[in-house]
Amino acid sequence: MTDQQVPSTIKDEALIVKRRNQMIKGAVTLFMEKGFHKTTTREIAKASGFSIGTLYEYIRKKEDVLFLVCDSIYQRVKERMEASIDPEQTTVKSLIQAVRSYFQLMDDMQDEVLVMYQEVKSLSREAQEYVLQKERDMVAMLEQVIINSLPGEYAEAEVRLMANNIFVQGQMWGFRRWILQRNFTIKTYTDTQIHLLLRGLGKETEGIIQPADNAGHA
Amino acid sequence: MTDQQVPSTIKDEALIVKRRNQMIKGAVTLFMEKGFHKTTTREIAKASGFSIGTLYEYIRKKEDVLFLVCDSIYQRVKERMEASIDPEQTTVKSLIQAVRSYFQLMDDMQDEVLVMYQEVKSLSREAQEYVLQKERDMVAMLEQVIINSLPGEYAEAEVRLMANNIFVQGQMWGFRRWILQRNFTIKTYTDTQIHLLLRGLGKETEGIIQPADNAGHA
DNA sequence: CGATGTTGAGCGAGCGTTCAATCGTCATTT
DNA sequence: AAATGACGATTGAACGCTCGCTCAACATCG
Repeated sequence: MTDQQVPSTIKDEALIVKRRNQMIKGAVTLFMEKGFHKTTTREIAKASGFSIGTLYEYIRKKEDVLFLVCDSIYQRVKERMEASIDPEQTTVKSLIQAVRSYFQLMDDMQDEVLVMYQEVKSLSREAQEYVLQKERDMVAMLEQVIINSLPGEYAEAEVRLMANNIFVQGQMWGFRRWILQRNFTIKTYTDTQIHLLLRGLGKETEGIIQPADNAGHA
Repeated sequence: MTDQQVPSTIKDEALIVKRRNQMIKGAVTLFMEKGFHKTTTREIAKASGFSIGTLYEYIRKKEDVLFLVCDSIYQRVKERMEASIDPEQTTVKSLIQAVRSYFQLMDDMQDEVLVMYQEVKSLSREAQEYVLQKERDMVAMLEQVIINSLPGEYAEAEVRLMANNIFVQGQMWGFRRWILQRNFTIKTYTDTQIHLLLRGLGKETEGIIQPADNAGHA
């Protein structure tokens, strides 16, 4: 699919895909080093292996590059998640496995995820909405795994929050690397998070915890 | 304290403080609306109530404004945390209370925290280091509360991770508001998080969970 | 009238974007 | 086989504008 979101003057569809992949690859590195705003269109062109003029045959505005980058990253993350997680499994073990492979994924792609995280806000409102939908889908996947693994044990709101927690804890491994990766490897991080997830504090909960079976609107 | 980090040509110390507070107040709003990079120095000056020339009597570079803003926000958050949390308490109840007041704080200051979070990366390496130290301090506070509330029950690594989780869950309320605040109020969010924190999944943990008493380097 | 603080027009660099010129390829004509 | 021309793709010099930053002139006050 040649992102309809970003039209091009070029006719050759295969070429568009090829050139855009060059762009994305070059741009990610640059965005990682200096951020979107401090990166020049000329730099992007050079890193992509063609000239500034050519760049503008494949995009309209600089922001289009950012969109292509974010979209591509989200897409890859989503695909790898779909490939490694089977939401039809129904054991706690499979939940654990899902968390493990998700965390591993976030470790593999931490640079990309970090870039995405820091720059999506520079996208236009619509582009953000478009890209964020993929995020919702991923959280929903985690939700589904939880529901299937622990049927009937948790309120809807709890499950939703758990899914969000896991999702963010994965990203956190990347965007708080400066502190976490001094204390953990991805393996020990994963193990410890799973440990906390399963055990909780498990004591003296009487009277302190509210029912928490709420799902109302704000 | 007149941030030594950002020198000024003005002699009157009290005036510096006053003008900088004007700057910070105006800038936060602008950064929130359009982000640091898309905000003009002229806009900052106008929002602060003085001219572009005056602005540059109180800072050297545009980035100084960002530093002042981030520093001020971190400072306020840290102060409010110190005021509302007593790390000497030794009950689970006091841990809960600490989480409650921290989450409430993050709700009160979500706009500021969001700005900070999205823009710190635009600071210079040193400025980031300086500001991040405050973050470390805050996480350490949470760590201390946990240690005192649950003495001897958790490995060092677990406590550290728990503190980081709570810290991030607080921020998450702000930076994932577009999804969380459709499903929760700050009250239900807090209750549910505490619920999950205390209970865990609490079942079938045998053979799945590793010891997780690790604290090695990456 | 010095000293301190304020002003905003103006400078100049840098950047996003354009487009006339050029290249490469291949079907058509001679 | 060579010449022609049409078409799609590529190039980078050039344009115009924005924006960070300066500074000579001015205001205020003791």
